[in-house]
Amino acid sequence: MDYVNMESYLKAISDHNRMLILKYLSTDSLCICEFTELLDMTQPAVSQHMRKLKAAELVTEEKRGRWTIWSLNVRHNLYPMLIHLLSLLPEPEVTVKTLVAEGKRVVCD
Amino acid sequence: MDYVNMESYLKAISDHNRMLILKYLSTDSLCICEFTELLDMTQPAVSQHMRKLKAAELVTEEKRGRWTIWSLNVRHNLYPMLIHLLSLLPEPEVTVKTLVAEGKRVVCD
DNA sequence: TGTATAAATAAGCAAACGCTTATATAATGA
DNA sequence: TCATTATATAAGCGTTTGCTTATTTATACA
Repeated sequence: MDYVNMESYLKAISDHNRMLILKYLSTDSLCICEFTELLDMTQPAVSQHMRKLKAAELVTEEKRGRWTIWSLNVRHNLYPMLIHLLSLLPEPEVTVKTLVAEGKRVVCD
Repeated sequence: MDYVNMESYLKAISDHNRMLILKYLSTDSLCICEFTELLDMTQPAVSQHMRKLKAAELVTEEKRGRWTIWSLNVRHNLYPMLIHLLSLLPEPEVTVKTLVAEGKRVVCD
């Protein structure tokens, strides 16, 4: 890995909202509309964060009906380090369980 | 470590010139004027990078006569991870050995 | 069909970034 | 004391970032 690649990778994770997104993705696969609830953020803002994470190959996406399901890219070289970093961060107050309790968890099959 | 701290830390290392600085520091303690040679960068530019690294507690400084000697902060929680990251990066073309060969290595005692 | 929902994209804007040049501060040594 | 050297700081400038609102694209379903 060269300096430019490393810079792109680190820049992609150097944002507290994107770290939150990655923290959520470390336990669940989620879609944009769920993140807007979890992060209390507008849909375009979330969408643009996902685009950055995708560009750095940190996440993968899968179309499912009208939803796009996002997951961590477990194949990335730095995936183990990322998991370690995320483990140092506290659990967010709003959790996926909150979504389920509010009936906002997306179920697509 | 909370999300804000982690963001500051990662932002501090998310720059290819600062990664180069850290790479150099992983094997030698150096002063600003040596970095201007190693990175082919102006003195204020280097000085401002060191200020950012210091603010994130990645480096420590020690005054020695008219020089300020900079070192990696080996006491930082994420120091082992930093060393691992730096180990993934290639050795720079211009090395401290080059400085020595050109008689530009600073010796202060 | 037509309407609702999910997501992407575009344009605009304030703030932060990385650099520049100019200047200030501080220590050295003739 | 005065010139030199090392570093820090200040102001300015073009680019990037993270958001906003508005719009577009695409899928689902009554």
